[in-house]
Amino acid sequence: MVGEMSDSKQRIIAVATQRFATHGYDGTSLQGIADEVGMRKPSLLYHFPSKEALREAVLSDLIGRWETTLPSILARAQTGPDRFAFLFDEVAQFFQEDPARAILLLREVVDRPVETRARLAEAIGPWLVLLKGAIEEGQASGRVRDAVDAEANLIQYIVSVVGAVMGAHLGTQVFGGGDAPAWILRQRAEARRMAQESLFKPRG
Amino acid sequence: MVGEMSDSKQRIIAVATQRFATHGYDGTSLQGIADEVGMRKPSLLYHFPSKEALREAVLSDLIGRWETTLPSILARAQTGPDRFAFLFDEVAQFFQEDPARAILLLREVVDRPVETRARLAEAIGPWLVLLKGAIEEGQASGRVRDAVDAEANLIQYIVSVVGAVMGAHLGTQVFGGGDAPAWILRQRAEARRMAQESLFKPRG
DNA sequence: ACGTGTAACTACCAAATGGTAGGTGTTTCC
DNA sequence: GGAAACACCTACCATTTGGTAGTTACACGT
Repeated sequence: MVGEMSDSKQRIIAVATQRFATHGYDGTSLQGIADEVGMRKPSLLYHFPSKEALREAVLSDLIGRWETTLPSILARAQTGPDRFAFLFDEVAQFFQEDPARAILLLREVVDRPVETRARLAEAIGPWLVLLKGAIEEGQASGRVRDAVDAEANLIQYIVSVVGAVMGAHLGTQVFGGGDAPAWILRQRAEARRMAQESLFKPRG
Repeated sequence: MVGEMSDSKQRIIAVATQRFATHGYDGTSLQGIADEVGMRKPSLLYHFPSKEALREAVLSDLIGRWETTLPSILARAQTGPDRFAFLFDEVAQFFQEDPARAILLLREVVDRPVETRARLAEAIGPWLVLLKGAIEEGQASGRVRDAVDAEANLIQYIVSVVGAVMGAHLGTQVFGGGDAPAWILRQRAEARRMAQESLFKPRG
């Protein structure tokens, strides 16, 4: 996915990722992408035989990046204190360092629910099952609240993290006080606090 | 908004709302809407002079419904126990009774961030400011945790409620066990639990 | 009986879109 | 040196799109 790829192919994917994120698949024209990359439309179609193929490539690229990032996060989260906060922040960081990732993902889910869910399930399913086990383990050992619905809880994290990017935009408008990046940080911090406080039993 | 409107106009808006939600603005053709309504394209353009005008009407209709629903919710939430849970559920209910509302809103925010945020701020801003006051009051009286970032917290609710619809879809795929509507309920319940537990101090 | 406004229609159009056919220059390998 | 293979190009095409022009059918108040 991230491996061997011609320079042109990579630049096309980079441009397409941004444009798909900001204008959506249907709202993006191959002409526009080609222009920004600096080539003619047919040249673009030489690299990706159809628009649909390009969408595929863009999504693959995103999922590929995720799948290389995740193991590293998980490995580093194995040890040390504050493992929960670390995990939460690292995952949030992935989307924060390029907000287009969150928006693109969101768009894919609403545009093609069935197809995308299947792919997403494949990419994040194992990770979620793992974490589900960790939560249930925590419940058994008494550190985690019994009322926690592990599965729904995990899905809610994803919603929080992805939604924080959009929520931040909303915050700037409604409340003012700071630009979007600053708000993303606040959103993230509050989301993490909410997750943490609602997951663990109060320390006695 | 919800007021006087010819039958045709209302049917067009209803159809357009669903199609904009499922396929997005750019992915929806006037032809398709006209077909489903049962009229020719130019007849549709007689009622709404342009596609952009139709989008406006659809969004106005949605916001209008929200603005008639909200006061009723707020009035009923003034009294009684479990005011927090009531408020949360009622707002969630608004989106749950027609999931297209949540998706449409989401799409508008990502498609036209600047324009939509301004409108949204107008529609929900006063409500958020009100609730912000309630949270800060709770902090002053010691019922609400001091660590709560009132503003970010409120935005996070919106993200949770709107995102629950999508999260539910994700849940069915990753974990199975129940259809989408059932999952929406679980998502909602867990989101509410998380919100509640992270907002209030533990009762001593 | 007659004009007026409404709500629909047929016929049409310019522009843009995704995609194809086929040619051109350059690099690479035998 | 010649032939692939590659990466790009020009020219073109069918289809779809949002939108316009002008017409018809009908209800209604005078």
